[in-house]
Amino acid sequence: MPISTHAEHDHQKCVNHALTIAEHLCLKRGVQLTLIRHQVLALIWENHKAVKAYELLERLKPLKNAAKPATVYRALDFLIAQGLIHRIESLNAFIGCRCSEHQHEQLLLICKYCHEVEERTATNVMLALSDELKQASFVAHSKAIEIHGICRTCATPPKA
Amino acid sequence: MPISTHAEHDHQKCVNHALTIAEHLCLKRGVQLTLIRHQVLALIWENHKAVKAYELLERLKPLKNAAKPATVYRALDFLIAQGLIHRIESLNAFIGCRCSEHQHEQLLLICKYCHEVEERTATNVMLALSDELKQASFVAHSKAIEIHGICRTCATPPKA
DNA sequence: GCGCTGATGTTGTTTTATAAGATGATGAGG
DNA sequence: CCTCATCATCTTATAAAACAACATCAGCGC
Ligand SMILES: [Zn+2]
Ligand SMILES: [Zn+2]
Ligand SMILES: [Zn+2]
Ligand SMILES: [Zn+2]
Repeated sequence: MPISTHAEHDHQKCVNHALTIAEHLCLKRGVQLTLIRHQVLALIWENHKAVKAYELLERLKPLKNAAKPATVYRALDFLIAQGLIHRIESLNAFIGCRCSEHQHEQLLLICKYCHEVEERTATNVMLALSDELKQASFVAHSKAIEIHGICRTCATPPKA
Repeated sequence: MPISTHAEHDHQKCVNHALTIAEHLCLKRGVQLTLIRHQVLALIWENHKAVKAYELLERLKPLKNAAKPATVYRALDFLIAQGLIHRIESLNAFIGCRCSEHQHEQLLLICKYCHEVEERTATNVMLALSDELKQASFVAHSKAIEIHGICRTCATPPKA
């Protein structure tokens, strides 16, 4: 079972971008990105892997001594409501959203080896889906499209 | 909030069909559709609504005095492995599969009012998805496509 | 009978998530 | 300054969902 991480990249940029967008968005919307919420968001963005609520709780405790399940779940609820993170239904886990600045529907590709999650807009899939829903006369309110498998990086044998 | 049921139909036919297919399939595969497993499958097929594990447990108890969580979860594991039911990740619930006789990928339309679940093959969506996965160099092992919203029946005001 | 296998029984625990009521901070209106 | 409303948080329990581990049993081939 290969263990791998996605191609090296300047992850600090990912983090800074995500947090900056979040701050701007919350300011614009007049909602409070409080310290706790900011901390939880930052923890989620520590990497590109799906993270569980109780895992976040453990990581939050050093920063926030009194942290309890409700602390984390409330922050998660807020972040989801603001579209800053996505919940991965099939894992009971969470992942930072890479495109929270514009409303979108997404497809999540979840690697069973490295647990990294790739978010894709997949316009063609969404178009086909809209069509299908129309045929079914079904009015969609939310869509969970979660694909489990092996990502590019984990499929590629390490360079010889 | 409208409460509605899907168009009346001879549901006994649905049940008989599902159970007959299940029996044949298990026979063919040399696996045992034991009493408990049969009972759980029948309970799932009582209607077309998503059903939760502990709800099944309650319904199983009158038939099977000693039923415990493990009893139900083991039966569910078996039924899923045989493709006789689907797990709905976003609800922690289960639904009978309408087309277990042939391998398939499906889309689940879940009505937030009546909780009925419609399973669709949606070839076009799956084609677009395959294409997208190819582009992403992602090898899929399993796909969960779950759409929540309002079904045809619940959207249609009762006949005047 | 014996031993293998798959299924079930039994007990307890872990993981995930929420309920409900108290407390605290902030800001608007009087 | 005081009061009230609002939103966020704290705190304590509990609910809901799932699984682990080990004992037992039933069927079957030999
Ligand atoms: Zn990054
Ligand atoms: Zn997103
Ligand atoms: Zn199916
Ligand atoms: Zn409906």
